[in-house]
Formats: sequence, C-alpha cells, structure tokens
Amino acid sequence: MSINSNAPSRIRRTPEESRANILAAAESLLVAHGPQSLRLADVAKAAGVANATVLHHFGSIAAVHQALMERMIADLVDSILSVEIPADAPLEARAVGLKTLFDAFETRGAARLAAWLELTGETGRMTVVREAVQEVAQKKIASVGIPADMAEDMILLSVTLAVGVGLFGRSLGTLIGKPPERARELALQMLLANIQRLAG
Amino acid sequence: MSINSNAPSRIRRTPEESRANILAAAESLLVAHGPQSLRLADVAKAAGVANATVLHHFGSIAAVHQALMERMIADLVDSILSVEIPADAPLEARAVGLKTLFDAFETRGAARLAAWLELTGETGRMTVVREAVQEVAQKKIASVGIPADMAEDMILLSVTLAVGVGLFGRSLGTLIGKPPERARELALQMLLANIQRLAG
DNA sequence: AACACTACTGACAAAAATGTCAATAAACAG
DNA sequence: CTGTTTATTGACATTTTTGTCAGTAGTGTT
Repeated sequence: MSINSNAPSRIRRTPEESRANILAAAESLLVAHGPQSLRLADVAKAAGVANATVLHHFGSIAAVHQALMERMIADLVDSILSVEIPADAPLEARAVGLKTLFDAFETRGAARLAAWLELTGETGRMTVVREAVQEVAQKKIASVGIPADMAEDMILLSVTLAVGVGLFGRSLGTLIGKPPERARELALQMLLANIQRLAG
Repeated sequence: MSINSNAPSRIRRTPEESRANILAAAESLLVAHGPQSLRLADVAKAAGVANATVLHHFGSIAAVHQALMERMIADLVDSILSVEIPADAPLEARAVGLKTLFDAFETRGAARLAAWLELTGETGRMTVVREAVQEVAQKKIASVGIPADMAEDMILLSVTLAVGVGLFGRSLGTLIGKPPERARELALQMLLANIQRLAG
C-alpha cells in the first residue's frame, strides 16, 4: 500500500524558487483575506513550508512584507508600461490605451496593494510607479497629439477611479442591489466620455 | 510650589463619556496610522487611559474595532442623509446634491473606513449604508425628475470615485507631481459633466 | 560511495499583544 | 462624615506571534 515509497520527504528548491513560492502564497493571502492575514504562520502554511523556512529566506516577516510590496509594484509597473497606443487610429486608440491602464489598476491585486500601501503609510514606495506613469504620459499618449499635461490629468483620474472600482466596485454594487460588474461598466463609460469631452 | 494640590489623580467619566473618548482616540489612530495601529496598548495610550480601562468598557479589543466601525458607519449614514436637493433649480441643484454625497465619502475618515471594512472582509456591515443610499436615490434625487434607476447608477459611480479620491487622491497626485487637490478637482468636474451627459 | 554544501525542519526561546484580578479612588447618597 | 457604588489602574497571567538553533535531508561533486 505504500505510495511513492521513494518520494522525497522534503521539497528542496533553489533559493529563488523558494522566495517566489513564498511570495506567491503571501500575495494570494493578501488578495483573499487582507493584510492582517500576512502573519508568519499563515504565510508559511499557505506556502507549504515551515515557519523557519520563511525566516531562512527573508530574515523576518517584515522583510516578507517589503519584498511582496516590491514584487507587486514591479508587476504593476510592467503592466503600466505595456500600454500601447497605435499612432494612426485616433480616438478609439486612446480609449483602448486608457482601458489597458484602467485594467492594470482595477485588478483586485493591484487595488489591494495600493490600499495596503496607503493604509500603512508606505506610499513612498510607489515612486517607481510615478516614472512609469510619466513615461506613458509623455511618450505614448503625447505621441497621439494630446499635451503631456492633460495626459497626466487623465491618467491621475483613471488610476484613482480604477483603484476605487477595484477595491469597492463589486461589493458596493451588490450592496445597492446591482450586478457586481456595474461599477466597472459605468466607470469605463464615464472615463471614455470624459476623453471625448476634453480632447475629442 | 504644589500646583493643583487637590486635583484628582484619576479622571472619572461616565461610561458613555469613556466609551466616546476611547472611540474618538481609536478613530484618529485609524485615520492617521491605519488599522494596524489599533492595538490595545496604542488605543489606550491615545485615549489617555490604562489598558484595563479599555477592556472594562468594551470587553475586548475586537469589540472596540466593531464599535468603531459602527460609529463611523453611523456618522457616514448621517452625512449621506443630509443630502438636500431643492425641487426648483434643476441642474445646479443636482450638482450640489451630488457634491454633498461626494464630500461625505471623500472624507479621509470615511474612505479609510471603507478600505478597512473591505480589506477585513466586513463588507456586510455596510447594509445600513445601502438603505441610506436608496433613500437618497428614491426620495431626493428622483423628486427632481431623474428615474431612481439612473440615480442609483450615479450614486454608485460617485461613491466609488469619491472613496478612490479620499484614499489615494492626495498621495497619487503628489506622486506624479501635481498639487494634492488635483485629483479631487478633476473627479468633481468629470462627475458633473457626466450628469449633464446623461440627464441634461 | 563518501563528502560538502545548504535548504529545510521541529523544538524551543523571546517578544509582543491580549486579557484577568484585586486594590484604589472618585462621585454621590444617606 | 460614613458608606456604597463602580470607573480606574498596576501587577500579573495567558495567548499569540515572531525569532533562534542545532540537527536532518536533498543535491551535486569528487
């Protein structure tokens, strides 16, 4: 009846794999249960390793938090920079680009990351995001003929709204008896109409 | 040299005063330093009482959290219900009403409360808000001639955006090199333009 | 096969946070 | 002034969470 009699009693990973595994577990905990569930024991359990293993790779639970913030911010910056706006089709193209940006922030993970950073006062960590946003504003949106200044305003507005939608859209929608995606729909409609009003 | 020789060495309050004092301290902690600073010792220190005093009045620190949520939600509901829309002046009146609603949620305290509830999964507590929102949608906005359905959409959108602004507006604005109030300005502009587009 | 390296772990120690309790003192009634 | 009530508190106990350490077990090398 012995199954896998020669299976290793421990999984041994490279340090990079281990760190990645632990951070992935922590991220899903953050998204599913909030920051208060990022305790050492919870993270270790979710990652399927012993408490001591987490400390072996990160030194402290606070270091896990920091690494998680940085990892999620890096992901966010990547998706911001992936915004592409073809130079030919004018208005629809802008809409698509802004929608990509919106999507990047409206992701449950990103919205919760932002809330976490804000509530813990770690806003300073997001300076990386600033550079990404400015690059998109200047190089990509401006190339379509919108002044960088106005582009930055649009992005500021989009991101604020996107995070709001990502954090509260679903629960707020169902709270007042609407389908969960309603807030998202309305937000995108308003945002696109706003582009037309300002730049159209 | 003895100053106030017969001053009481302890302050003795009524139970209601004590609870109010503690909750006020907790609220300012929440707004200034986030939910993770709502520890027993921190709350007691901020309120100027001993740890045991907090427990005497609330039984547990979790009960303090619950009471704080309920108090802040009640305040929020009050300010929602204070939305008044005079029946005569049509469009500007709608704008003023929506702005009041926006302000109620954009308050730093309310936005942080919402984020706190969301991150801790206590969304269910906000059913009281639902009733307030629906009352405003039906009785007050609808009386100006906008269908309750559309009014609810507008409110959903306003609240989502307002919370986003309240939470991230300032730090996000300064992050990308704008004045801190910029996000708020832009949000209100867009919201009002949206009213005109849909109902004007 | 023997060895070195180190990721991994359980058992334990330390620290932090929460909660208990008996004693104290403010307010008030008689 | 005396007694009763109870909000308040310091000292202590308990629980929770984090961190340490010495030993174990995979993986690659000789």
